Amino acid sequence: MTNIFDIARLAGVSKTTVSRVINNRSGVKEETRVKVNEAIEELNYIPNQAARSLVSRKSGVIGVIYNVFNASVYLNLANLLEKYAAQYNYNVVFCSTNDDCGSKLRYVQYFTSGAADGLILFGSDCRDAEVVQKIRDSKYPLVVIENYFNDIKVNDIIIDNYNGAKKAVQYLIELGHTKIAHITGNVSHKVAFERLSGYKAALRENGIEYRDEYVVFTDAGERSGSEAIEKIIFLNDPPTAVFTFNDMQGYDAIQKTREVGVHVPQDMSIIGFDNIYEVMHYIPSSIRLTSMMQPIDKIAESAIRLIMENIESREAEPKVISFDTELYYGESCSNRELSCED
Amino acid sequence: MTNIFDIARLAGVSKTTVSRVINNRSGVKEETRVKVNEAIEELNYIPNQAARSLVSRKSGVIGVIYNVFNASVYLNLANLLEKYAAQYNYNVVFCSTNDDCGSKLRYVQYFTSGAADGLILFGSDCRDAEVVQKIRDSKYPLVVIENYFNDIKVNDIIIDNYNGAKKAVQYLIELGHTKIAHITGNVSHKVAFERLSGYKAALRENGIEYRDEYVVFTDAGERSGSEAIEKIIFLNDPPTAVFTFNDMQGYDAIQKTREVGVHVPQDMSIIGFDNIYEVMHYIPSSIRLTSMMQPIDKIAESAIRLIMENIESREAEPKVISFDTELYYGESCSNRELSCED
DNA sequence: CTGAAAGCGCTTACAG
DNA sequence: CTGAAAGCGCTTACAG
Repeated sequence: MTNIFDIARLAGVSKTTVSRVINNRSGVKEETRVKVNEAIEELNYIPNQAARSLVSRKSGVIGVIYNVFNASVYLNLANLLEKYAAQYNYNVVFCSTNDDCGSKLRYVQYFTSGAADGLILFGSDCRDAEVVQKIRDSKYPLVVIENYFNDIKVNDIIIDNYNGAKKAVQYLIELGHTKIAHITGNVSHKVAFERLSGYKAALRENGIEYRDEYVVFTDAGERSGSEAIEKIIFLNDPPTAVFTFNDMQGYDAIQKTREVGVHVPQDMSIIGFDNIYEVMHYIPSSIRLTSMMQPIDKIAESAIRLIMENIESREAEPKVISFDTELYYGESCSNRELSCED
Repeated sequence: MTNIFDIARLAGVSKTTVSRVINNRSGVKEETRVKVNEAIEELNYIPNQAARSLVSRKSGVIGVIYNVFNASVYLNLANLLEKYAAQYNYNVVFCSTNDDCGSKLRYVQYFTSGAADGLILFGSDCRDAEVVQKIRDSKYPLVVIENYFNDIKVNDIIIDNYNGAKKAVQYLIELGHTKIAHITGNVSHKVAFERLSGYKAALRENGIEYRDEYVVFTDAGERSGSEAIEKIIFLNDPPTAVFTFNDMQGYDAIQKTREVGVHVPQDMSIIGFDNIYEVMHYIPSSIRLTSMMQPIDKIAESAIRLIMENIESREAEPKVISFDTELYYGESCSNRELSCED
């Protein structure tokens, strides 16, 4: 490997001067700069990253740890994080822990020990509390997106799942529905729990009774939407509307209704959460799901801004930034009066 | 930041001994080892990554550069790469260039200059030829998946797109179809070009005339499947079967046929490429697309194996590993005799 | 405008 | 079994 000394020798200057050129410092004679750059070009020299980080205590990298890469709206987030970080001349590297805690610890150590200047945790797990607490204690710059801990003070970007869910159900009620089901996510996670809570609150505030048989608990896994909706459709007194934990379940459910001859939205209104339609690369259904939309772009922008602030000053107080979701009007919900004739 | 010297002092030993303990070297008295570990625990010490890489010339990281993260079968690849690398005690970090060449160069420099011991390029672009050539010249360990260059000798993992496409069309022919259309990808990319070539070859070998109006050129972008199939459906003499560049187009096309009242597979058989069904987190269509399946698991396994070999010995000759695709029987193709009555 | 020297936090022969 | 010393490839005061 050619190093800074080789360049210095070839250009007939000192290492110091080469360093100055590399880092675009002012105060180098134009002539010298040219000579150095020629040498760099000729030897195909790239400064050693490890050495630079060691001395400058900066890596120019933001690390992002995903619990698992999955094909949802959050993939788009990755591209956006990259985009915003580039504006600060920062690289972003991602890794997936494949849902393995040991793997997560390995990556956290890797990043915090100098490979990155800051860390964004995405999709944290209740099992991560200890790790998060440790990073926090060390004052290492950290931003958590969709935090699952209430009790740890960290930079946190969240969306208002509770009110989002409430708005979704409220919308169904305004359409005249009173028999409204909910297909949950994994309620041991905060996100799913809050969406369930929002669902309950909307019913309560509108004087609608909560019915156990209208709430199907799932882990939000594959096919959970279709499996859950089957249980609901064949109830003696089936609901006329369903609020699903997320869009994947929503589309999955629509698919299943089609198979069993139930028409959306005429027979059954369905509303989802996340609004993944835009990020799909093909039409996921002929019916576009009505859904609560997350402001992914803003989330990415503020995650990067927060982490940069925290890199600038490690003493900055942790901030919690909450975003509202917005109702996206798709084609999967209809007015109950118009559609049902009982 | 606490460093190795702090630990040495607290444990009452030398830095050398601490280093030995950190790296699990033999020849340290058990008693000493315990003392050192206690000190490490107490001070919450994590060895500085940059310093370690600098001296050991190893980072323990494999870098993966994606052109862009998108929600296809290749996302799954990311998780699998992580899994296989973990078996070698290697971390994998991913980054996306958002289709920006400048960004790609930045990441290549970052990784090759010490941040990673090897690089996997995924979704390389014809514009990348120069970069790839440069990495290759420097003997830096490199594996390219789905290479777009014929003329550069690098470690390359490819799937046999030509024969895969041929098999797909052959299958349609065996079903009795003779009017077979093709919706292409971006044929300036090798992948799409080869699938088109395979399509042509299958027709030729079966004495079926190539018809210009049956081939719709697209860039494989969003909605390209539905847009293309519309052009085909309304031809005076429409085809009875379509081979699409990829599954997203295939599903997109199915969706469109439904909207215009054409039934798949009765009126129109559709076969795709990639078989993304398994990686979708919801049912993408009530009709499961027949498709050419890529052996993603094997691709990931051999990408990691190749890069590790190359890290061990930089002088290893570049290898090209080609995988065959396999026909997955879905529900979107039918026998022409049974379905059409003209 | 330029260079000699110190130091970042480790690991690795080498010596004992 | 343990430690002193050199060195990895840079950057950063400091001096001129």
